[in-house]
Amino acid sequence: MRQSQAFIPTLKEDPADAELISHKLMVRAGMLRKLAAGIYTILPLGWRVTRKVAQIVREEMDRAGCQELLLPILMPAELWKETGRWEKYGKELFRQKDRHDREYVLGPTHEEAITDLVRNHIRSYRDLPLNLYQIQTKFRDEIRPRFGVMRAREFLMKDGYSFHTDEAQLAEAYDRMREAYAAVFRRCGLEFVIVEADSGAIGGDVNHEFMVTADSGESLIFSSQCGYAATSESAKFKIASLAAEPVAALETRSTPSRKTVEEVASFLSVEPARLLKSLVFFAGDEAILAVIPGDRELNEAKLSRVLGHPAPRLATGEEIERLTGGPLGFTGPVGLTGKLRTILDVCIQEGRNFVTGGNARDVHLVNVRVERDIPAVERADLATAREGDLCPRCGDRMRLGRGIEVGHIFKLGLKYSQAMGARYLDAEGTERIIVMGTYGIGITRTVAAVIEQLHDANGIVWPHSIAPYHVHIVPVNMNHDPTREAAEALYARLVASGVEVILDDRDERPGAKFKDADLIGVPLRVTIGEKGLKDGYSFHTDEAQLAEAYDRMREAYAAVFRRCGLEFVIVEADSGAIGGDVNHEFMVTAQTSRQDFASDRANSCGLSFQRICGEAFTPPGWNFR
RNA sequence: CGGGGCGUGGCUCAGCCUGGUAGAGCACCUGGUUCGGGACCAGGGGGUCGGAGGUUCAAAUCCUCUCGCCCCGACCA
Repeated sequence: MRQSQAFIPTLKEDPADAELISHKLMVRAGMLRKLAAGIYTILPLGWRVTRKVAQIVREEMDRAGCQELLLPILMPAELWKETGRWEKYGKELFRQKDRHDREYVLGPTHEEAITDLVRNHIRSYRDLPLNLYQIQTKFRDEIRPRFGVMRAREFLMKDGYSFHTDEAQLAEAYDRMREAYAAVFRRCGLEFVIVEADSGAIGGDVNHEFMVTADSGESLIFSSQCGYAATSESAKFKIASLAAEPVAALETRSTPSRKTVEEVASFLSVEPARLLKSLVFFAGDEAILAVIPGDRELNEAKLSRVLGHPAPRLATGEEIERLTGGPLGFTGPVGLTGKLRTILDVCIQEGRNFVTGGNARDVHLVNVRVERDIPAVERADLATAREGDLCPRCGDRMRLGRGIEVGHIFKLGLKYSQAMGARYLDAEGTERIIVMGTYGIGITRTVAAVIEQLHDANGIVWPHSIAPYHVHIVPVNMNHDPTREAAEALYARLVASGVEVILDDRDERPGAKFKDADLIGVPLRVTIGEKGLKDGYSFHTDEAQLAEAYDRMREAYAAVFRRCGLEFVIVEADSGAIGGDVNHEFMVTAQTSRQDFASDRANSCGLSFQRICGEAFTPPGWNFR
């Protein structure tokens, strides 16, 4: 590509409406423009990257035995009414009517469409398993679209659905998908964790999210050394068990107008953890008393799961008074267990003396013993984990971090197949319901996540795998004939070799070109200028000359990576698509599993590389992977 | 939906409080000089200030409504 003819509108300044680094850089690098809130045009440069991510997804899916298809974006409402999601999905669902006033939805996800297809064509266990996927634009009318393409209303997504005879078959596909997903994100150069997640309204129990670690992420993630990782909505935790305390008699205390945990704790001179926080919820018509330690937050996602209700709501002051006999702020489980379904958080220990509300105005109880005063109470995990809590598996301290959700895999079970009547006949001739799984990757979001992780002060730093171009030729001055000729010759050579190359043939000042190149972030930059040419490096007409230059470049490159503080080895490599015989790769020795990425990273030391190139012109035939 | 903020040329923003009929930088066009980190000189084109209504002799500026956008919250596959 010749930059003089390319549509890459770069911007010198940050767009006013962007907050996230990835959003700013995508707009500034000429990849993205906004059309309306949460609706974006992906420009040529952005589309090249997006397509590469999609292609990686495609390759990994196909390798895992999946088949790509194209589903309609528009779906009749009837299908959604069958599964109940027409009502349940809420306002996020884009609804639409045609000229005959028939109702349609713009697909936010495609379980209905695919299940309809499968129920019409799959009859036998011999047809299973089946794993289909689509890469398409999806629509979700987000209440608050934000962060550019990170949380858009219209976005590109890969959605996959698998169909099985039984749970065992599903489990096999699920594990394979998990591996395939890990491969996709690894190839994109991302650092990520796989976390246990809340299944939300989709239902089903087993599910995992793929989280790209980034401070700008919207999700909170707990993780521990043993590999346990979970979102804040589902993270389990242990706390150190405390020594039993001597039994003391239950007493009432007057706590005038002390309602909050802080007020009561300081009034009675005890730690907030000494208190039990009692919250009254309604799940439909059923009232529930949820009791958690005073120093913790209730996790509504956990409560929702325990109750099997999508959205429990907090009771009002009047309701609390009617149910407990005491005003808001003085509620406690003692004496209520028979009257009100009471659930005690699992981390509340027996053998300790707690403070609770007394279910009467200005009264709290002290020396409350779980085993004596709240006997035989229902127990469940209700409290939200926090930093420093102990891992439920290995008992080590958990770390708290942030992540961007780029993928989510679910074992769906029978939810959709049952509702829509997707059945098959087993070997005995018995009709059974198809077992399903679903697997999604936010393609456009993944692009943003990569930028979020891989950028520097001057712009994007693409990993080789999804870079819009692999080589950026920057002639310093197009009006200097030798420079122009050298650049053109190298360009022609690389194009002929099938290298994805962009040539900055614009009649711009060098500074402007460098800034744009920094922004766009092509992994390899070849700067061609008068200085370099004068130093005697040029195109090599014979092997001897080339060999000499090659060795010098090898040294120069080694110097670059040394100066970057990287440990690396130089290995003989396959010449691949570029052709030629002799070539070497510089591999950074990485201790993690991110080997592929590490080499890309080394690959991407564009700034230092460029300085070297100012003094030594890159010989053609040279190959960097 | 609640709270806050913003809409002025392609971009970033000033002007608004204290009404007097629109400005800067960048970008763009022409000519020239320049050319290894967002050049310089000269000349030039482009906006009626998101929209509607109102107050006023006069509105970008004040008032009302409305639309759009951003942030925080609530919500959420």
